[in-house]
Amino acid sequence: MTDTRTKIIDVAERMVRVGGYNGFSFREIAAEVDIKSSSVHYHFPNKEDLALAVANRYMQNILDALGDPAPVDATAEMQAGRYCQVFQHSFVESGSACLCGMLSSETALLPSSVKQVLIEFVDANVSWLEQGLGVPTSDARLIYTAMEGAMSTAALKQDVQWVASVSESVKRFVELAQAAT
Amino acid sequence: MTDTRTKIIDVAERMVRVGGYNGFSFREIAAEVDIKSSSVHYHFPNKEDLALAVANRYMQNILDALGDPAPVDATAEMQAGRYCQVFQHSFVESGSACLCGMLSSETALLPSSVKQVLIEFVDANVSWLEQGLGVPTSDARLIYTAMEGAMSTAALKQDVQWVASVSESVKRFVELAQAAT
DNA sequence: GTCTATAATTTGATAGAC
DNA sequence: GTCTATCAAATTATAGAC
Repeated sequence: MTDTRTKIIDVAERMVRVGGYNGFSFREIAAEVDIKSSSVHYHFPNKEDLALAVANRYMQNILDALGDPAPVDATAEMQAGRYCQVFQHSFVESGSACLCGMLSSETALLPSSVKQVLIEFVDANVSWLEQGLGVPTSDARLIYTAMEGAMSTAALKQDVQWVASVSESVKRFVELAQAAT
Repeated sequence: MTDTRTKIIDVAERMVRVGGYNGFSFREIAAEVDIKSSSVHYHFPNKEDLALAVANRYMQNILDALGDPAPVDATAEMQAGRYCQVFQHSFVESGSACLCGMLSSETALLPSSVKQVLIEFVDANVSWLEQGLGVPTSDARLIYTAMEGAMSTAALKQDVQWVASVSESVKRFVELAQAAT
């Protein structure tokens, strides 16, 4: 019962997370949804519109999964675990990297509206980590970039273990930083 | 006095590091080198050949810059600083991200020969970090992915500070891990 | 080694019928 | 909302002259 528009976004997200902005075309999407490319254009007049819809929905999904950065009774270690788990789950479920990491690597080819959404996503992640873990900005940035790089490398090596492995060290880092205060 | 072949690789590397595998074309390269695209094909019969040459030279340059992972009198902290500095320098000099990180994000679109070189690069980095810093594999992976992600995000946000910021936290992580032993 | 010319394919996008 | 048909542009790649 999913409407065509949603199906298009589903297929597009999968393709973007595998091959980036140039990794999907209206024709390929149309073929998978079993309509014609002109029908895709009816829902999304141009590529920028479609990419924007994909990026916005993805960002919202991840932020929803992260939830409240600092709920009562949550420790820094717990929130670090939660953060890693959300991305690990997203990777395992899709078998592909983070949409933001994929598109960041093509920044020069992106419409500025799409870049804007990606920047918002980065800022939201760093902000969540600062609040949830009580760590300084540079530590929050390290944790974010490490998870992004982990997913990207895991996709390259086709080895999910990379995400789990980096997650473990992220959690250890948080523990060490916590103990040092 | 640089020969045409070298000029082509120079231009191609710059373009790949900005826009990935689909971010360069024979025609664009030809225009910058001031020859025709068929002449580029003379030096590199197809795109795979050219990408391979770019990736191999890049890998060699970075590994040369890293040097001996464990020279006498070098501490883990010193080597961590050295590692971060090499990538930071590469980012500042080129104004663009790591070639490996760029291409990793398009793994599905790459010829397997190119993927192979990227995987070698990842393994060489992790191995260097393990030897030079005396850290376990998962920590080496975290440091590598954090630097890759930092360069990618710095390119997106057009903010060099991101690389410096993550570098600082990487060094702090190494110090904490060192003190915990 | 570099050129002109061109083939074969793919792409994003639009017009207009139903 | 979906279709057929089509356009203009760009892409990788090759053949053959000089």
